[in-house]
Amino acid sequence: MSVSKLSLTPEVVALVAERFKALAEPARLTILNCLRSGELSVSELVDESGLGQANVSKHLQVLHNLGFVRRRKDGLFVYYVLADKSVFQLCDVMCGRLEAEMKARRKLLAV
Amino acid sequence: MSVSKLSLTPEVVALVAERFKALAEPARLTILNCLRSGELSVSELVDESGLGQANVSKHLQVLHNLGFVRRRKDGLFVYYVLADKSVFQLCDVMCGRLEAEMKARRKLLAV
DNA sequence: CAACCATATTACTAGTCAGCAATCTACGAG
DNA sequence: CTCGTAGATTGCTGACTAGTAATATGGTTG
Repeated sequence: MSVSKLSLTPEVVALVAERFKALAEPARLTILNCLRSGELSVSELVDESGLGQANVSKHLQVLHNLGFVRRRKDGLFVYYVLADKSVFQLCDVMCGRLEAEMKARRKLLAV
Repeated sequence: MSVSKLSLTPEVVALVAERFKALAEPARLTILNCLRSGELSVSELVDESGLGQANVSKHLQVLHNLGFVRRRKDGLFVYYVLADKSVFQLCDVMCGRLEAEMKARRKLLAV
């Protein structure tokens, strides 16, 4: 729908690529998906994702630096939330591509 | 809008991540952007993008394997086109995130 | 046929990064 | 203050990959 007003200088391209890279990691996608239902602390994310603590913490820094999640500190705990729902727009489009691809592949095999 | 019907098994997550990874590269985003105006041969892409020939060829294989571009052979030349416009939906959403982020940063600096 | 051209592939190097273990920091409880 | 816990940070290693030069493939021309 809305075409961005940003001109695609190499710098902007690099920034966009950097953001796609954040989503190019199964571990980070898993974390974002865990957060889909709402706010979670780091240790809850460790439990739900099955990833190691240091690993989750590092991935969260990446997601936070790029604005995908927000942070809230409460005593010993740090809670993370999705910054907005555009992450799911992105994943939905990508999943749509995947489904179309698999459907096309099935059609080929059916011949 | 449309929520995918795919369940997010680790396998599906890996496939989605793999597709985001294809977009996580300035060179590939540049190539896709060159193709925005229409079909181009490899050597035209080399000229427009400023990348090396082997490099462009390799990136095109990646984009082709993941269904982002289609290929058409004509004599000595091979022409590539965007498979569909969902790439731009993805980039537009990402650029929207970027703009919002920069606007927020400007607001912070203005204080 | 041989020479030539566009594209693909291969082999290599340098840089990046996920995962993990160990450590550090900050906070709360007793 | 001391101990324990949650989370962040650091150092390391193994795996992956972008870029490039050299070469291979496949098609066209003379």
